Amino acid sequence: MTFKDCLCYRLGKTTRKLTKAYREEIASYGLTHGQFFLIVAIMEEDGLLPSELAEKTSQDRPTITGLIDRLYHDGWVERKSDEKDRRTLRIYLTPYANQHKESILNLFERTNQKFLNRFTREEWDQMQSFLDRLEQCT
Amino acid sequence: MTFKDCLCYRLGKTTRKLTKAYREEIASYGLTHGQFFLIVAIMEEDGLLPSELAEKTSQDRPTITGLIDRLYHDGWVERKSDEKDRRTLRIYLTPYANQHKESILNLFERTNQKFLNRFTREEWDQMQSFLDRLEQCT
DNA sequence: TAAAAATAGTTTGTATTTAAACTATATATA
DNA sequence: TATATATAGTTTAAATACAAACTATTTTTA
Repeated sequence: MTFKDCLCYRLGKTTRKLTKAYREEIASYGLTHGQFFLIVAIMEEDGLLPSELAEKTSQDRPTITGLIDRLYHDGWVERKSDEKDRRTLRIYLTPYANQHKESILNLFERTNQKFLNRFTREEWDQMQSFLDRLEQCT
Repeated sequence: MTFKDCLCYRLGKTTRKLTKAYREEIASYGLTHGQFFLIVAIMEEDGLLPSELAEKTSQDRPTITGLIDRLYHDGWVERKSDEKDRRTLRIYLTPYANQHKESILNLFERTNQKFLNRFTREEWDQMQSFLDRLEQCT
């Protein structure tokens, strides 16, 4: 077995390249790739808890804290405390983010299609099943 | 299109989970996953330049600089200057690393097999071709 | 040969990622 | 009720990732 056959290296390589490609597409919004994916997730479901966003995006809670910090700093989201459970926060888009919602979601869709177009529906399903199977090993 | 259909998110998620699984396997050596993959790459080919290691592992040169810094600090590798071209360095395993070479390469092989075993040769070939096709888009 | 361009490696600065520990709050249990 | 346990979010510290700038050296070219 050679280094090239290392699954972790192989997936990491593709992920790094893909992330870079996304980064170029979204640069004009001043968002990093992490911020971009999180803001899209929030645009899909406004008012989630940070822990729910962590679950939804399969990231750790401290990662979400940092991303929200920077999105807040740049005026994309706001934290509202929940009166029922004062430990929790709910994350909402700002008016600024709502103004850009349509164009961001369009960009998200367009960029994804650029890559998904290379695959038939069956191929994409199969790739997803490969990835699912890999994750089950962990 | 929903967030779950985002290729970049989907690959990133699997990569994060796989990386974590590797991390647990190698913890006993005191190596991080980045250091582990780099030391395996060096064990395959001793005496490469940092730039050649960057190419081989598809990482950036500054990333390699940092990884080599930490591997050097922990006694795994040494830098030797090349007399032909004084801009370059060659990275060699230390005697300590050579002592652990066999068991590290065994661990590498064993961990990879744990994941690769879930796939037939044809499935793994197909997944690689998917990944290759994705990278060509970038 | 002298100046310009290219290359190798590093440094700097910022973002993402994760484990572990921490604070505040809520829930379960004695 | 009082204590123990659990949970939500954050902080801290270290590693990885990458763009841009930097130093030293080599190669190209005028």
